[in-house]
Amino acid sequence: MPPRKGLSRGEMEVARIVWDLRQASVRQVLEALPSDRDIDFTTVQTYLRRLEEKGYLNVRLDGRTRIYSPRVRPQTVIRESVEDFVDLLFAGDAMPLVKHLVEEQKFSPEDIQHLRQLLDRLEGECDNDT
Amino acid sequence: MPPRKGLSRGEMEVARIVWDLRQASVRQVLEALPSDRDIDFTTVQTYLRRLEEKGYLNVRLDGRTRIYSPRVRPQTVIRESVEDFVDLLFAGDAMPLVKHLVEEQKFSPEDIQHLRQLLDRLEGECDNDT
DNA sequence: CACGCTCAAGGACGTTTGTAATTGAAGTGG
DNA sequence: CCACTTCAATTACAAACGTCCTTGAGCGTG
Repeated sequence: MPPRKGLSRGEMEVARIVWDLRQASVRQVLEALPSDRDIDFTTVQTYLRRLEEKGYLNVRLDGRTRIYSPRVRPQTVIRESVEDFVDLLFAGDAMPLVKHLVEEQKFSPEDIQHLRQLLDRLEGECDNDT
Repeated sequence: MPPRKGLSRGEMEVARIVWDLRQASVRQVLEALPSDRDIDFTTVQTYLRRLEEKGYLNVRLDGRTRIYSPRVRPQTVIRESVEDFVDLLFAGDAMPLVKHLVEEQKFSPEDIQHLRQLLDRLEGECDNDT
């Protein structure tokens, strides 16, 4: 049912960089990767090519250089990935994941406050829904 | 740095069942799979074998049947998987994921209340920490 | 212009994953 | 006890992944 094939780990890694840069050549992506990420130019090339094949990126030519740009919004990819992940690990029920995150990750008091506000807002919307 | 190899999608699927059943033969896992999950007996067999090879499951013989049981606690695997996922999609920052989940998933008012209590509890612990 | 040098494109290769066909042992009815 | 069925173990294999090697085009310099 998902319209696109899923992204592998490496593909996601470079896709995130293209999202950040809004558009990028192979070399630009390579340079944007964390310096401790020791990876070959051609490996990045392959990821970009596959991302384009899978429909996640657009490509245009600038001289003899391919410039890649997003074709699917990150929001969409993130939504699909999260859904997938929740299905896989928690049988589709997101609550345990939220609880896990809130319990395990040490959020700052500011974050917690932020979350509380988010919950308030949500509850308000619920009222309006019904 | 992770002591174990990661689990693939299919492996996770059957691992979750073994966790539920606490111990299971190939056939028991097969039967515990959702009925719409059309998968061969031998495929399940392969997943279980690989899980054992990777150190996630123990195995003992009951007659000529292999009985698999957890070797690593689900809690541990879940923690590792979530961490992995957050790294991959959100550069290690869990907040965006929590926000995404709270915003996208339609939680019931009860769930929201529940979460609020969880936040309260956490804040209390923070105070004690410092 | 010829010789390297840089860099992009495409092909290549070993491993992992998803899935099943094949082989082989145990039980069962005539 | 032999043909048949049943079910588990092993082997197999194509697709996806992570990674890089190879080839070839453009460019600078003696």
